[in-house]
Amino acid sequence: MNDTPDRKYLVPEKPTLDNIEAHWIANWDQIGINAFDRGATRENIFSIDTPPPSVSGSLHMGQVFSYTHTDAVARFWRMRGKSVFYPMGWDDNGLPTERRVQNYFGVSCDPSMSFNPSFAPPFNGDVPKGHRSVAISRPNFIQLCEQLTQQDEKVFEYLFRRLGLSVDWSLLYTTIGDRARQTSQQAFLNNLARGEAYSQEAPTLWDVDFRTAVAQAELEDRERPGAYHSIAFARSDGIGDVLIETTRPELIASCVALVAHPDDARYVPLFGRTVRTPLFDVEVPVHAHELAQIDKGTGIAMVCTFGDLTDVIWWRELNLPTRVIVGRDGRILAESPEAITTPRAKETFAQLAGKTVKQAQTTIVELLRTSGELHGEPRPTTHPVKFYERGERPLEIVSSRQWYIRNGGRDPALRDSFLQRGTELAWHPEFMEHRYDNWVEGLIGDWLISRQRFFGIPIPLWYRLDANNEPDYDNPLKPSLDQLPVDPSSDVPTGFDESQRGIAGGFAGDLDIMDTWATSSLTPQIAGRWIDDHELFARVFPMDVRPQAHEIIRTWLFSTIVRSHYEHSSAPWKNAAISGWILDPDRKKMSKSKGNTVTPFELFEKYGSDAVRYWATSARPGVDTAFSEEQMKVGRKLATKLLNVSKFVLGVEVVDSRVTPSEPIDVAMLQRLAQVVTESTVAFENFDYARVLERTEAFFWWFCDDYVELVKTRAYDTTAQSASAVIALYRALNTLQRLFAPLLPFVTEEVWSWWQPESIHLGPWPTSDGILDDVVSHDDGEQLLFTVSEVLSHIRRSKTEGKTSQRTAVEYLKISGTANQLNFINSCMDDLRNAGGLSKIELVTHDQDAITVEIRLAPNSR
RNA sequence: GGGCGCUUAGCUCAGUUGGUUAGAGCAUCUCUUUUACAAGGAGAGGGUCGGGGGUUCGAAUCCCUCAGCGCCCACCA
Repeated sequence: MNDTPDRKYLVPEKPTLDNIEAHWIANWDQIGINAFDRGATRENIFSIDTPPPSVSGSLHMGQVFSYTHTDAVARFWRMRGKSVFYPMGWDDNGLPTERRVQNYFGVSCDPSMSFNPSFAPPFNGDVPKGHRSVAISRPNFIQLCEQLTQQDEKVFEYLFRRLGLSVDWSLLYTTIGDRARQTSQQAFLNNLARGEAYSQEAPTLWDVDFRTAVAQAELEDRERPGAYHSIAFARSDGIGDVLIETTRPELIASCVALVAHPDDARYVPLFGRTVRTPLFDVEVPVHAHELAQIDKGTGIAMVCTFGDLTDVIWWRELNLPTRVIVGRDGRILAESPEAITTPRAKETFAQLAGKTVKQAQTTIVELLRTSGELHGEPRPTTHPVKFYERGERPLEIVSSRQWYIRNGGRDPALRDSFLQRGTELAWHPEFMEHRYDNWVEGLIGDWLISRQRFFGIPIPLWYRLDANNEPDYDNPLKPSLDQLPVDPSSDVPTGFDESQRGIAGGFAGDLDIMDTWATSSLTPQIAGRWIDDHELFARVFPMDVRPQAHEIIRTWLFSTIVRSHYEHSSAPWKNAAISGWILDPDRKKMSKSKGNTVTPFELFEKYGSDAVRYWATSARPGVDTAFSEEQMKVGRKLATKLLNVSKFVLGVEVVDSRVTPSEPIDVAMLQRLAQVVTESTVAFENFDYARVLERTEAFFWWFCDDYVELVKTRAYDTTAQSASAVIALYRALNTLQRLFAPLLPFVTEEVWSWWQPESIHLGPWPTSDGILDDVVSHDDGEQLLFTVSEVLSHIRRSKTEGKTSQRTAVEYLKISGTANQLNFINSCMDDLRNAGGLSKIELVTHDQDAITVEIRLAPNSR
């Protein structure tokens, strides 16, 4: 191996970490070290399904953290000689972008309007207060979304480069761009053709503020105050009342039944009979159902359409009628359900009409109190309520027509096949697989993919309108694949023209868009150019790894498996590398809302990118980790040390570069290093960048503190023993720089450039053979190093305890140890003598395990 | 209620199949300008490895059990 290339080294007088990032980023771009070589064969490609960050906010520490992990692994494989497929994507599709665009330009989207090619936004980021937003067509709105996200994307790209991500930027994609739209629509049409996608009119979780349907995966529970209300339903047979408890008395008008458990003796006599709803005088049946809980409330529950998901189950399984009273804006409808017939009831309903759910509750409680049907006062409680994760008011359940993709939530056999796909992945760390299984096993319905929003990928369908202007949902009009991407709100289906839009006998475009996950679930296909570059796709898919955070296993990871299963009958990747979260130093999940959070850019400036990467890669894979500037300081110290020790080694003159390391301590050091290389290689292959750092770093500090100190004097000499040390030093330096390269790409490239012609990042990755192939190894190298370090440590301790400089000479040293130990000492006696400043030395054999040392320091020269 | 993870020094964490006296960094204290590095270096103090029980020649490590913390899911009358 070429440890010591024959050239003048360019070691700076005063090595520094300042501004090395800008210099090397420019250099790497110029020589193209990150470029994916698509000519490589599949076995020589390492492909990464990079998470596309949402660009609507700013880069946060969690992203710095997890993207660094992936980059370290990517750099490792690149050094191993693989062609690394490392794309970046911008997730600019979806609600966060919509909200920014509305506020930034002062516009709102009306998908029923048609495209205006000469539209210009009324404002550019300076929307005055009180401005009424201008309604524009969906294509115009999307143009503005693209315009704004492009600005944000520039900032993100700069920060990712500054962090040192070795992304091939020519592979960039966006989740709203043409390729993503085409991919997403084509995959949807394939799902539709194979029966994996279907539309259905059904109860749907609905956000009343965003006015869109929401999927199970986007729900979260929040503890909210509420109150139990005891309400009397009159028995139709006149024998008294039935008391129910509810937290939602405002829904009495939508009550369609009462249910109790079949074994509940209190209510058995009521099953099959009816009761009358208070205030609204509607006769509703009493049913038995297993899901009713005997010990909850009074044991008998009011079924409304719809108060919660259990209501939906009862409604479906008991074939109950539908009485909708809550509108899609979260207010009580103007029209009462048909079942409400008496004048008193109609008048009561009129008092609720138009009110929000909350206002309606206040009113109805007052009415019940007056009528005497409220028993006692409401008893306050707190209970979990379902929210859309981005929403601010509880979800309602409305009946609406939506598109679904089958995900096994209603089909045990299909569910099993998704569980099986999960087992085909290697999970890092392994226990993360439980989260996946847990989620798939808990699915209660198919995946709802349609959203009543604007900035997203349209459902690529139109519907014929019959003579009554009613859409024919069962026979949608589909675009051909070469028409994709389409926007049904402005494009026209084949065989029709624009004048027929919305009129009887004509057509209507589906105005819904797909859920953001419906597109993100296709990132391997989008990045790998499934639709337009089959040769490339075959080379990168299934991808080697999906790196991602654990909270989106249920969304992104699962949905990607679903799409891949349908489209390719395989898992989408071989490995799933799950990263942890960043926690505040107080160990709470780090929140963006905290005012004085440091930005990544400030940290890059303050400590250097390598130091920030050091912090990120010192966390074990998958473990939630506290944000720590202290760790970054340590990382900077390490980088500085690497500069200095490189300067030292490269300052030693190489007399003959063909020499083989032969001195026992030099060989033992190289053997220890070879062990580190072996362990690091295995660790990287298992995505355990943290172990690589730990092992390499531990060796590195020992190397600097003990080995270099021991051999320093000998290395300056010109004897045969000297040559052994010099070669060992160079070989170790060469190896250490490469071991650190995936973790600390900037400083390693800097020190490598002082003496090597090519970029360190093009490899090769070190091997244990490369270190030892010309060396005669010894089995007891570790014991030798251990023994020598111990003696050295004794000498140092004595000097410290004697409160004197480490340079102080030792007049007399007596070492007692086993014959073996004394042999080790003897084999590097000169190094020890030089490092310790020793003169008279006596070696005494004893048969205890521990070495003992007696020292007499020279009188202090001062 | 189900599942998963965690609990080791003041703090943040390693400790890979059970094996010398349980480690590192930070923090604290002491010494030290040394010619790669003072934005250095050398050392010291500090832990009954969450509690209890078991297996074993031997347990931070394996088993049982209890407790605390965190997360995911479920429950929502």
